[in-house]
Amino acid sequence: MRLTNFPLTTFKEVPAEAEVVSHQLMLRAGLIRRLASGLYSWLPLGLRVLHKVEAIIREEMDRAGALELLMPVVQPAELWRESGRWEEYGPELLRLSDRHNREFCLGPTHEEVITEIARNELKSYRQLPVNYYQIQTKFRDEIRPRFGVMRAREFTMKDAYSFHLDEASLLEGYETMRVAYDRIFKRLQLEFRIVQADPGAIGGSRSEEFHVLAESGEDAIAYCEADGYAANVETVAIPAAGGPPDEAKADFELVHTPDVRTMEELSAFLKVEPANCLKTLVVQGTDAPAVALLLRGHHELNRLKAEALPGVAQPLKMLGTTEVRDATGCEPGFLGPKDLDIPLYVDQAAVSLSDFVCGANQADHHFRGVNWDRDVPVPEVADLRNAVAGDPSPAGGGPLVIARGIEVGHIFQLGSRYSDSMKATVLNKDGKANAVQMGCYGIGVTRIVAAAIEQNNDDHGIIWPEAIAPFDVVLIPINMDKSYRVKEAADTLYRELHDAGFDALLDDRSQRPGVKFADADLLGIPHRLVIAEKAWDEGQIEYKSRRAAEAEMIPVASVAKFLAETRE
RNA sequence: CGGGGCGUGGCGCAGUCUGGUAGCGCACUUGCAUGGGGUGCAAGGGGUCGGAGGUUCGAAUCCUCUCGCCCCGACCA
Repeated sequence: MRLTNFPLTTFKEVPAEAEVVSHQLMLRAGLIRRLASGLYSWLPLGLRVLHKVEAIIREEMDRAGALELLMPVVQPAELWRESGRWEEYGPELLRLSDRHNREFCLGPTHEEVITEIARNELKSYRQLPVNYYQIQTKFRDEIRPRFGVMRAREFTMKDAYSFHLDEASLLEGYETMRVAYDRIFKRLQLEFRIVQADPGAIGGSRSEEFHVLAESGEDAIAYCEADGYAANVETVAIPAAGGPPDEAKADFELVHTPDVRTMEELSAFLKVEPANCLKTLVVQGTDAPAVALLLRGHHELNRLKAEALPGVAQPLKMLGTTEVRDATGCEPGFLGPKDLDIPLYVDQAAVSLSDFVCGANQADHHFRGVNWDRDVPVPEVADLRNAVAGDPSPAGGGPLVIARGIEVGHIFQLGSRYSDSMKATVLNKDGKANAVQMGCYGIGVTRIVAAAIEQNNDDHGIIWPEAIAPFDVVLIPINMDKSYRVKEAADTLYRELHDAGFDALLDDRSQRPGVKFADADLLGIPHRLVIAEKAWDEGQIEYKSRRAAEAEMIPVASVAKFLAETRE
């Protein structure tokens, strides 16, 4: 590509709407443009990257034996009613009607459609197992789209669905996909981790997420180097630890704590660590109007664990001020377990506290020097909290480390969730109808582009992994307008590299070198060649890797060979 | 949805409080010079100030309504 044929518009300034670095750089480098909230156009430069990501995914899916197909974005409500998700899915499902008033939705995912295909096409166990995939547009009406294409409403996803006669075959198919995903993310040259995930409302027995590690990631993941354990923080079952509480030393006393409501204020007012305080969260109950959950002050409630408790309403709902007052007769901010007349659960880590602080169930008062049994009976104990750094690994190998990740892939064993409700069966050897077992496997294609930038950038711009860079190499002629030799050299080299199979970008604009260097850096092209008259006459050319600090001189004659070797 | 903020040329912003008929930087066009890290000078083009209604002799500015966008939001008791 010659830059004179390419309307490149780069920005020096950071657009005000972009918060994370990948979004800023994608706008500045001219990869994407926003059309409306959560809707983005991919400009030619961005699309080149997207296509390279898609090509790698396609190659690996094909290699794993999956079959590509393409399903519609617009899907009939009827199918969604059959699976039960027309009601279940909620407002993220964008619903619409056609001119005949028939109801449709924009597909946020394609389980319904693929199951419809499967039940019509697959009749015999002899046709199984099979894995269908597509790379296609999804629409999810997110409450709050953000971070550019990272959480957009319309995005590209690779989704795959496998069909099996029995669970053993499903396990095999799942494993095949797991291996394929591992290959895909390695080829994309991203630093990633495979973590155990919550199978969630979709159901199924096993589920893993693929996370690209990045500070700006929306998910927290916990892992242990020693034993290889890795999981989304929300799913970590924390092993009971801590043992019995220390012997009580302090006297139980009521302290006046005027207007001290939050853990932060309490900790500062009484000069105690939040870890030695007990906080009381009140959630909606099923049998009783309210249920209290007790945690140490520095721990966070885990939503999934709380929802799993008997008597706690699903989905989890924290009660508001008035509701808390009605249920407990006490002002929020001063709640504690002593004489609290609603069902109580205490986190296992809070049981080993001694001489702790908690609310006194009367306005403007807390208790100090509280001890279990002596002052307050121990309520029902449960694992209620999110894992924090230093917690023991459930696999037993040592402490957990917490990192942030961007979820770019997710694989599920669905089982018969959809084949049951939508009656997708095949005949088995005995001629009997058998509900098929399903697996489903997703990759956020557009999100990968943003994740790759989050992980690879510097003050000058993007630093593409070579596998997905829009161009392999950029050629910058110096003083081309003045020197016919430079112009000729640049043209020759450009054609040579192109013929040798490189995606080369020739910056033949009448710009000063500084502008070209700045743009080359911003666009993040992995390799840069600078053609200058003097060096060229001596058979030399300047090469610089986007990742290197310094340039080096190499012989012109061996440029293609040099690049091929550098590229691996 | 609740809370906060912002809509002025393609991008970044000033002007709004205190009403007087729109400005700066980048980008773009032309010319001259310059020519190895966002070059200088000069001359240009481009904006119904998100939209509608109102107040006023006069509205980007004041009032009402509306649309769009961005940020925060279980709780941290």
